[in-house]
Amino acid sequence: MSETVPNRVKYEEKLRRAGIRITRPRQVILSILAQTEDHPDAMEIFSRASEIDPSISLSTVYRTMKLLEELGAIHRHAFEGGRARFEQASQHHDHLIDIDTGDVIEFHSTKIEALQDEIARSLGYDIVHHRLELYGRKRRRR
Amino acid sequence: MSETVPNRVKYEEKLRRAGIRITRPRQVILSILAQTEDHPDAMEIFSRASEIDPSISLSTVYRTMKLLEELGAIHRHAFEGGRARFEQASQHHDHLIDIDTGDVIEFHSTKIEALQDEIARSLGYDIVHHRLELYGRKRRRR
DNA sequence: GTACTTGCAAATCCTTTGCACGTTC
DNA sequence: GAACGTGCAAAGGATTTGCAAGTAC
Repeated sequence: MSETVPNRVKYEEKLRRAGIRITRPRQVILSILAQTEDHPDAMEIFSRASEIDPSISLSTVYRTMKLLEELGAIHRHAFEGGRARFEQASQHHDHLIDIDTGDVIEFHSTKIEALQDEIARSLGYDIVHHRLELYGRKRRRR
Repeated sequence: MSETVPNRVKYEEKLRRAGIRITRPRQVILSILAQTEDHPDAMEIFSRASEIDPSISLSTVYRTMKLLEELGAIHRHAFEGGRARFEQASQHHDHLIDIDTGDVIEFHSTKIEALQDEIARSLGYDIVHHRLELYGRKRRRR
């Protein structure tokens, strides 16, 4: 809210440039995504949007997610267990999911990616994309 | 079919030991899994089973998959795009999926796993399991 | 014979879609 | 005001489940 250039505005410009209309529901959803630090699913985005404008429908949330995904503005993740979860597109990273709480921690390892490339190459493939998810439990200190 | 100890038999023993009945549908499904080299989904297993015994239902396939999964006899994978795919449990490995054909190539990297552990540890977590999938395209020789 | 299994149809869950009405540009 | 977007309800696809009938042990 105190950013110099709010993410929401960046999103809106991206949409405008793509010739897409900035409607009321989209503004609301965009502002939610812009403020979000976590990896909410469609239902969660819908709930948060409903608080701002109760007339917004779940369909619109899904449609907007799809739109933003196609524009490359967000990423869709299919972590284990049910619903897809979304996050703003940014630098590539992988995820560590807390199996007890569902919390998601982002990380990135250049070394692992180099090894992945090496493996794919040795199998005669080029990697188009990959998915690396660690499912873990917080270590209890003793 | 010419193995000394068919996998199907190993499965059946595992079931028997768990106090589970060896029924006709289960025999059929087990024999399919035992012979399979690929990573079929429930529908595919159902089709193959239907050729042997047309009375087998898709529900039974799903129920049997769940059963075998709980016994640790097979692994369920949720690769991108739709249905879950299954494979016999064996040594741990990861997967390279051909995005054009859906073919699955198995690989394993001790180095990558060591790095994963290191990352999780540094974040204060113990890895319970992980998922590493490379999605790639066959390199065209030129 | 009893408890476990099955097939079938119906139910779930998440996500997408058809359609008539609203709204941006 | 034309084209695009929306809400609603219904449709979809994958998987699960309730139930009465069937079967392994």
